[in-house]
Amino acid sequence: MIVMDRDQGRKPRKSAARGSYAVGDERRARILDVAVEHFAQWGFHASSLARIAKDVGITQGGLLHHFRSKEDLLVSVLRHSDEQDVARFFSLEPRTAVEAFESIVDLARFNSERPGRTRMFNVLAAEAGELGHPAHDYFVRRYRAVVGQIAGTLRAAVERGELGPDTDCERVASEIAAVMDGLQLQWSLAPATYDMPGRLHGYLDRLLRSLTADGSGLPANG
Amino acid sequence: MIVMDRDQGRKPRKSAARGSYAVGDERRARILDVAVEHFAQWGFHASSLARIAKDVGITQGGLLHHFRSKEDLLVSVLRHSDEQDVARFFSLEPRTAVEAFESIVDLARFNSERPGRTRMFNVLAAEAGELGHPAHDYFVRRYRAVVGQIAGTLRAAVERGELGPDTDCERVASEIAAVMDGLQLQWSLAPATYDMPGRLHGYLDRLLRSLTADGSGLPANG
DNA sequence: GTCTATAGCCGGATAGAC
DNA sequence: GTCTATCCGGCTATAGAC
Repeated sequence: MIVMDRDQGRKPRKSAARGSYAVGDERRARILDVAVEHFAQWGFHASSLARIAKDVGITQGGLLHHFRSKEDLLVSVLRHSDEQDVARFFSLEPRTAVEAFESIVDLARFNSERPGRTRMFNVLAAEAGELGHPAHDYFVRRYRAVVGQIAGTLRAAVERGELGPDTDCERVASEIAAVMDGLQLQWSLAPATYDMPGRLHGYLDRLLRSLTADGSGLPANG
Repeated sequence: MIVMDRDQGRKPRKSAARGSYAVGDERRARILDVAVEHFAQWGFHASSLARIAKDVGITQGGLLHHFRSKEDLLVSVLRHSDEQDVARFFSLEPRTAVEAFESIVDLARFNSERPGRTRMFNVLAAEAGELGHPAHDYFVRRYRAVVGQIAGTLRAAVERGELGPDTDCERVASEIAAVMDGLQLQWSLAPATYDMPGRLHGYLDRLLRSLTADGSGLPANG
């Protein structure tokens, strides 16, 4: 979802002769997709390599050819998810606070269209509170990165005079992340009846009004 | 945490002769306390009756004398937790919006003093998004009750003229619940460095200002 | 790259002794 | 009320055939 540890990427294939690697990568990508759904349903501890493999259409042994352990699969899934979102949402810097807030609503809307991945992050972030959880450090760093990135955007807006000079950017950024997570949690329990991006828009609109001198909010269709 | 299904309580003991039942209830209560910590660390699926029993100081067989199954233990833990909170926070109706918001901050402060229970609700609420999870219906109902209760309090404040007449009480109530959950999630990842009730106070203060005509907020020490 | 087979351990639940 | 013993199955990971 946010830029993190970009240098730890999987080592690149040495060659692409005869296209054989592309096939392997497709299988690998399919495993990651299936694993997302399982981690969403079961969390990490209660997910099972055998069940994941069965859903992919291979055996557990076959799966472990691609990922050397369950933990390796988890971190690969998390890194893969982040890479997708970086490409989708953080390739360019927002030029105004309104633009920044609109792209946050965009992200929430995108998240509502991939419930598996969204639920996976809900479950794993909660599980990972435990020290020693395989994704604990990952999520600690992730929230630092997310909050830091939003806070940086807010600070830039303060400097441009769009937001009040007394804005506590770190706190507001952390609050925005909290609202996103909390809305996603309620949405996960009843997705059909809960307009998650709409709720987030409402919150950000009110937030923006209270942070600007003239009380202007967020346009209706972010 | 909130009034729910009060009629489903465990059937009362038939007698209290010679005080033997009190001893049994103490053991039962101890199991519930330990189970909270385990569900917090592992969620439901990955918790183990044998490990819980070991922490209590009995065997798995002994535990299953008190709770006939793992699922029975889960629902007992959830009901027990709600009963505690009802007694603690919802025995009397708040008389003003400020009082209501202050009691929500109180609840957050109390939650920060019992990290196990708080984390348990984080993890289980996320897990329970899955249809068929043993606590799915429980959490769906729970959020309905929580949001409904807060919304009712807000509506009363609107009628007293404390909040603007255009306040969307349901949406605001749902947002408050979301902020509480989201803040708890971040706090769980780094409890020592995160002033969770303080953050919530800051949010509710700004929220109150934007909902009142005169822009008055929340006193400093809710 | 995927399979089968297997090791070694842990899971929930039941039965029955004390 | 707690124990031991046991059933049956699932778990991760490894080894080696193809």
